[in-house]
Amino acid sequence: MPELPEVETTRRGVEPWVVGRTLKTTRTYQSSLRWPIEAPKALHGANINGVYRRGKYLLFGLDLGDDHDNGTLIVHLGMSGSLRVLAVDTPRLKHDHFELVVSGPRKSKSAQEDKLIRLNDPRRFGCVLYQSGNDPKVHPLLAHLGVEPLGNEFSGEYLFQLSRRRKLAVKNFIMDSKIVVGVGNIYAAESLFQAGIRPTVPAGKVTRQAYEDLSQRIRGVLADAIRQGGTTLRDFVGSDGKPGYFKQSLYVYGREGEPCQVCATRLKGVNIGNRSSVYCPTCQRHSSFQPPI
DNA sequence: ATCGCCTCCTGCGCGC
DNA sequence: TGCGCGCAGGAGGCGA
Repeated sequence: MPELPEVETTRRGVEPWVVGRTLKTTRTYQSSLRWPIEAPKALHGANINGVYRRGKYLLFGLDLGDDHDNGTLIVHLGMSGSLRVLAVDTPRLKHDHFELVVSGPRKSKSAQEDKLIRLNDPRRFGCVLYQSGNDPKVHPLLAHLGVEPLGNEFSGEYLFQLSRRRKLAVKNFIMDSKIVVGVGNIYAAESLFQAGIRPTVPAGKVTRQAYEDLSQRIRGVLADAIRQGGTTLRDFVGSDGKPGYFKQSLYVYGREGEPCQVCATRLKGVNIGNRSSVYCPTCQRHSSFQPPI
């Protein structure tokens, strides 16, 4: 999937095509994603007031009119999902499971200017759910999420405090969405490399100063990836159908056995909590502050 | 409370 | 060329 940069890339791509427009209808072709798709008919005709992101969830804010509750369509791209903006007559492809039909620009009367926001998800680990009311954060999937890594609450001190006495590997710790959202396998590996922290070190052993650096590296790597339209390994495309270009910036992810770009040591692969991980045994020696780059 | 493991699903690349 | 196997960007849920 789509980690945070890919979801944000998608959000930015979709936003100009839907905000202020009418959600004419929704169409479900294959309801059985991670959970059955929720897209009640009552949403048809709603005004889309914004497209937001919380962690890796995309949130379509809907105004249903005076007599109704507002609501939010919650979309997660799972591991292989993408959302694309398409012309209304675009033929469906395999694994196209769901779409929004949104009206064209306000001044236009032409149905041809309507657009589809279409979800394609080969592995069907994604979801489309609905939360009524003005505050989507009450949804059980959103209610207990940790802080946004690009927001003000995220810091080295925050990571340091929450990690005391915790024994799980620091890589798993920063991938825990109850701690901080949006850091998946790729960006966890990259930020730990940049901070010179070995991914297997228990979270509780990492020093305050190392967390300070790590928090900055996480911000940096996510922001850079957003700038490059995300990382495309196989499936991911932005809402315009184009891949992301961050893959070329990766130091360790997917490079097991290759020489480290900093010190030429052979990069080592390990399994941490059922996820593959790659690190440099030389550059990532410590749980204290000693960044290689 | 915390942690590690399993699971959902399809597709692809690899080795034989 | 074809097959079977292992692995893949997430993350909820469960049992220990």
